[in-house]
Amino acid sequence: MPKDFIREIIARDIEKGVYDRPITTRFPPEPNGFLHIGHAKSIALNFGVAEEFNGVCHLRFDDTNPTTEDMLYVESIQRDIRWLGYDWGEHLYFASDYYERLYQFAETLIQQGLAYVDSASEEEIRAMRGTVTEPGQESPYRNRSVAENLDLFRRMRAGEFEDGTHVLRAKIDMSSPNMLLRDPILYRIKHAHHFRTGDAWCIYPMYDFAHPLSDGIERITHSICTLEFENNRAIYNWLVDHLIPPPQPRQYEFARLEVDYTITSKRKLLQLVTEGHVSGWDDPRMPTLSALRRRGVTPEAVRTFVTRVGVAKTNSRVEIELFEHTIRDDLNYRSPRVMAVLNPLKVIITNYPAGQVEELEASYWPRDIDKEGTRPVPFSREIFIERDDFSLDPPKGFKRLAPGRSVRLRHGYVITCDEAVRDPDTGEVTELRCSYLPDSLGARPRGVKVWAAIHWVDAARSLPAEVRLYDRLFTSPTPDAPEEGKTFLDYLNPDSLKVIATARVEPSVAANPADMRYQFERLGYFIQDSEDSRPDALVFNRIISLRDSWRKKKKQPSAPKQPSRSQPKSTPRAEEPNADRIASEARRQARAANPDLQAAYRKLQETLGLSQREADLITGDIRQVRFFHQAVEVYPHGKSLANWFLNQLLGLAKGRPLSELPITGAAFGKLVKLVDEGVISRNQGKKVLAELVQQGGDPEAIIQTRGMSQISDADALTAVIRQTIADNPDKVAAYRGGKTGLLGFFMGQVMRATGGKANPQMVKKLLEEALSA
RNA sequence: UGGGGAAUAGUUUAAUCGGCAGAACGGCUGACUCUGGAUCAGCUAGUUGGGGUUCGAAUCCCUGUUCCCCAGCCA
Repeated sequence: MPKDFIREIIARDIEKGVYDRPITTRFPPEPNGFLHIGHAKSIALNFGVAEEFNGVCHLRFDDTNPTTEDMLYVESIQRDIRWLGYDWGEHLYFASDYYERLYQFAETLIQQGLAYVDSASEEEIRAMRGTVTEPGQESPYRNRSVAENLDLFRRMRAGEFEDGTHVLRAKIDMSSPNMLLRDPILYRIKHAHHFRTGDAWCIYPMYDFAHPLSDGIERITHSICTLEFENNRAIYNWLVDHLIPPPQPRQYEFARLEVDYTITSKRKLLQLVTEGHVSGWDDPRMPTLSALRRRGVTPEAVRTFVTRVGVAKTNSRVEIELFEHTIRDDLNYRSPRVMAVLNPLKVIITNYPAGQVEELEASYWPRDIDKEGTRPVPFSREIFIERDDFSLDPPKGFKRLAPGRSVRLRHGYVITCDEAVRDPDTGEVTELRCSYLPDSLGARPRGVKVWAAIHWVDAARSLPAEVRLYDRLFTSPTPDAPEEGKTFLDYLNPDSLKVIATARVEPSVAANPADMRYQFERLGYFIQDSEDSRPDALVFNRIISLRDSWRKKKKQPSAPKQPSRSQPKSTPRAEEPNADRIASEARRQARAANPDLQAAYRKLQETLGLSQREADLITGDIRQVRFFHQAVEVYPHGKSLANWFLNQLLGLAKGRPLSELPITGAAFGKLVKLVDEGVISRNQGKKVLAELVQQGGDPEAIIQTRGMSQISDADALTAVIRQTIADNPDKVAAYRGGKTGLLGFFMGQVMRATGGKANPQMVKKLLEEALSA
């Protein structure tokens, strides 16, 4: 199981027994568009996590906006999820099913004085919301009585008001630095027809209201969404903590999947369709799941891809090569090989009897794939080969057919090119005259250099087919970040679709099911187009080409791809002190306002020998100073105390003020003293400190109950070191071979063996001696 | 500019207590080959900058920088 931060959180919650129910997740699409590859990641995460932890995953349609949603999308979304291989069982839900309960929640909020009806206009509300730097102002309607709010809200529901005349808002904080907490709108009036509830409602809940409460209704445990909802978590918790009994669902955010050379914006996808840049939502060049399905990509490949990408919180953009590799890897094992020629060049086998036809038995699978099965391939005097596989004047490195050269016809004979017939006017090669070696079938001919094996089809017996070659839809890896003055449409790849009308396919495919995926040898993976292919007019989609190191080599002179998207490594220094010096500035002001602090600031420097910086960091807060002074009384070594204080204690405190922690200044001073005296090692000291921060107490007592001490006896340490060296001969060899980074490994081993009691300075010295011996 | 997030090879991502920076994709060699595919072997390349603590820092402390999200009655 791939471990990511979400799964770690869930595992920890299970261990701690946080939830009284199985792990419950949900995939919550809004039914207003088609699912794309980015959704696949979310689906795989939510359904995958539920499966792994023996939980359940709900499918919930977040249909709270009647003007954009449609049943058509509900159906396509379900089809796509099923195609991916996931099943929500009986857990199919709609936010619209909860409208009545959500409404009751809203009334509860009103009754608790936590929500009010605002009758300001949209523009007024916007203006009063403030900006990111300025606080908002409270609406004049904010302090309406509960009774008035209830009455108004009920009349909103009853349809007494026009759109936009009233909204229901949560009463939170108009000056919150989080814009979303400035009295978020909970309900708006929309006299619109909903595709499921019809005209039953004319007020509709907002996402920020409906989502957390729907999660609560369904008893979701982990509500996983994408990064842009991080700010919404505050409202989520506010609502759930007020209205849902514990243990409440909690929201976690991960980075959405972005892929090079594609877009996933619903609006832009729609634009591609409506403006006819593609043939539809399922045009095989689209990133939608329906397009991927039509193109022939398997659901397994999609799942493998999205899992390999991983789950993290970094905004990222995956190279499309990883997806392509995953598709090939998946298809390689599952696709039988057949032959097809895209751009035919006729070859006459001059020494093969006219009218004779031979059925060659050809394996569907290459040697390295452990599968069996063959099909007959007809061979006669006239065949087609790929035009690219012949060169009149072969360039260096060309390994295929050329005048005078011999190649093997895959699964067939070795042929030699005797003559290239050319059009007298254009000079174009129109036909090849070759001779075959009758005893070369399944055998290596002697005395003939065979340059390669090439694919071919019988001229008369092969089937005509149309083949569609797809390439990336865009020429830029980031079409959604266009240069100044351009749009994503400017990056449309004019060659993203190439239709080859002249292709020929070996006849065996006619007998196979139409949805079978093949590898056309040396060309790529193909499948019949589910919309346009017919038995008498075959149409194949290229799912993905094969890797082609020959083509890559030909393009060699072009610079190796290196368009680094990361920022330049070294950025010009901005030495101006105008930068955010907030924290240090705040400390300075605190000292200016409080003479005690100012005195301490000087004293720490003058009598205890701290640097200005250290003194500054400690003296921003009077309680902190008191704590430090208590420590100094026990152990007047200021420098040591400051190091421990700043580098260890503040880390452990994780931003909490010291006065809220059970640790006392005296205990802290005592601990530092014990470490400095060598009674315990630094690492042990850190463990003790952690415990003090957690539970308080006396350092000496902790040391005693933990049985801590420090081993500084050279003989004892040498014995441990000798054992460690004996146990790790390979590491020792590597160390002596120059991998000196392994010293840390040995240190770790010795520390572990001694339960952390070894004196590290001594161990280091002894280890170095022992290892260099 | 307030708040909320994130920075590890070209890309995506690992790293138990502070103890070997590991993998995949890509790129480059080579081996093998009746697919210029696959496979195999090898190489390449990294902790956002600067300071500090420590025997030892991706990890702890300080201080910079860059990027993303938020001012819809969308989700």
